[in-house]
Amino acid sequence: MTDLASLLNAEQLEAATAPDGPLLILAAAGTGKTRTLVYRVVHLIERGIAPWEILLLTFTNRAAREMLERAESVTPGITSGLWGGTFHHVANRMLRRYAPRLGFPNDFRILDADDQKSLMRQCIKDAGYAAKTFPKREVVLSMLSGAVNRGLDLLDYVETKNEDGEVSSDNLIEVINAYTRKKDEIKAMDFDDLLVFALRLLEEHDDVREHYQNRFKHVLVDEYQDTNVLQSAFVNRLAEGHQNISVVGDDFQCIYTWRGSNYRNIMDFPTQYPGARVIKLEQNYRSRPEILAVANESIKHNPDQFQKVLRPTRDSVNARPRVYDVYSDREQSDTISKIIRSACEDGYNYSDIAILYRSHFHSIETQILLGRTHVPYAITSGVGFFDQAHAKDIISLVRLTEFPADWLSFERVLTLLRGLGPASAEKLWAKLGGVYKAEEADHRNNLLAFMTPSARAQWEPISEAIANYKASKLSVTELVSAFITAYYESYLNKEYDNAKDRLDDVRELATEIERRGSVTEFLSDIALLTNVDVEGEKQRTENEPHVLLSTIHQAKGLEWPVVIILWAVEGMFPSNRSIVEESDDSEERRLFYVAVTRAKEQLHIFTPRTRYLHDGGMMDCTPSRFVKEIPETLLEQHAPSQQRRRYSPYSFRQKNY
DNA sequence: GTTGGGAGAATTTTT
DNA sequence: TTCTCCCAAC
Repeated sequence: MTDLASLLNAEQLEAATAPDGPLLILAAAGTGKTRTLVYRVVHLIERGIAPWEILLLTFTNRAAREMLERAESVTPGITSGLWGGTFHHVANRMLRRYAPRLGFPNDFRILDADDQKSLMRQCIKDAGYAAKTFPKREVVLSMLSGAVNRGLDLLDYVETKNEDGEVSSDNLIEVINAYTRKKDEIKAMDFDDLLVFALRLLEEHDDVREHYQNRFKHVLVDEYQDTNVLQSAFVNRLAEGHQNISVVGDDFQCIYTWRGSNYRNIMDFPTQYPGARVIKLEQNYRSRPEILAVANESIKHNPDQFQKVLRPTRDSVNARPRVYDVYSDREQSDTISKIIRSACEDGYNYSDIAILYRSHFHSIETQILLGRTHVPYAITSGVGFFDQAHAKDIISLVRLTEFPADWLSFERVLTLLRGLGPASAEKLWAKLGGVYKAEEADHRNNLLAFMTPSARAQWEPISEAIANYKASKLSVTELVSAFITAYYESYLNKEYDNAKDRLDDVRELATEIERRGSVTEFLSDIALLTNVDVEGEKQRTENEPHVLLSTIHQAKGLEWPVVIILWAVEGMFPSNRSIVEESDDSEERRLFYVAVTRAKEQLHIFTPRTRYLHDGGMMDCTPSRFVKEIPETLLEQHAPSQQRRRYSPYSFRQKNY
């Protein structure tokens, strides 16, 4: 039996060992939220609940993995059989089993953002609108997603979003409906559908609902402030019988309202579950008092929230956060370099340092700098590994051999061939009757027979490799190799100047697929694997200390001794879009709060005065309101370097290897 | 039907 | 600088 009293403070202990029934843990940043939740899981299991009777819902896969690992380190084997993951993962898992109830096959396809966009492009085109005058695909998709995730009527929502639009809302709805139909035709679900259909499964199929209600005796939810209506309905359904639902969150850290998150979920929890136990964690173990002072001061400017104050437990060492008033991004880079060097001299290693920013593109200069100065770094990049064109090509190839009805993969692979475009792919697919069974010689031969001679010549060796793969004469790696030799290498060479890198990636990907064991399972769920997960895997294997570059969103839940925040200037943080589109800046401020509270020992904030634009132009910047609204006495100001050097905008635009 | 050139636009955050 | 779309030439 684990001695929790020696591991947790009074508040945490109360939360971890709270009896059955609804429980709300309001945990401010750095108060040991994860720790508490992990020990609650441990406690439940030691109390006699079986691991498979627990459902642990998190916001990212990384968070789930981290928690399970920490529980495992307390008692090895303790979490085996426990369901832990994101809402999307859990929904997917249920749907893989019960999809036929809703008219989907078990191996339904999950559409990623690219798939959604290409489907939407077709819908706009089919409806006869010119892509130029019609709203962009992303915009249309975000209207649909926004309505779905907020539980709002589509027409109402589209109308509010389309007030000054040149295209009528009816036309938008028409296209959106076409998109939904198309999705249904190919038996695919997008990300939102996973939530929608999992909820429908529970609501409309009593036996399924009862099955999961009986199975999961305890439901725990992390980051509850970032759940949306679908997600809260989902957990409420699961817990409606026993009401053993524990949620953890902090309304200050709600940073996903743009995706439908609604922190009312956490605020209204006590009303929804009368008699719910509410426990506040306010003792901050993470940050120096000077850092917390800035965080507290900042969040005060958001009046409409549960007021909580972070109480420091750590000693003050006069570690006021530093603000650097630098002239340019070049000087920002130079200073970062110095900060990193001096941190290392102070005994920190690279892994103790994180560089955070509002948007991915803010990090470009810093990446170049770190590369030039040979500082090892990892980046949670904008484009995930699996989102790159070449990765998708290979995934589609393998998918084509496994999923006979997967039109999207069929099209993608076939249109790689020279002289074969979308129109031909569609024709071939129709001639095949909308199915391509790779294991059947008839299907393979028919496809070849229907092709033009030039396409046939290119496809023949690939078709043969597929045949051998299906006859188990080739492994996945060998299939991909054959594809590369027969066609793909020359294709890459022709299309891209970094063909070699891409080829390496593709080979690595093939090995990865093979390593996973079940090819079909991996392919089905690949859309749910994010770049962060891939990065996590890499770090695990490579394990070299490195500086982390990350957006603030992706840094949520993590902490570092040294945190550097880039581009704290108006228009970048808060972002331009939020200034123009949103009536208030409270979400951006919460984001700033999240960034600040990641820091344990040192916090460095940059407010460059100028920014060079991609076309060589220059823009003046003013410090972010989030910095200016903090009393100066809480910060340590660093003036720009004395001798203002003159930089040509072009001198550092050149590629730095 | 396909491809490639040329013009034009564009830069939030993610499952 | 890079992606996307449109149109004209194969």
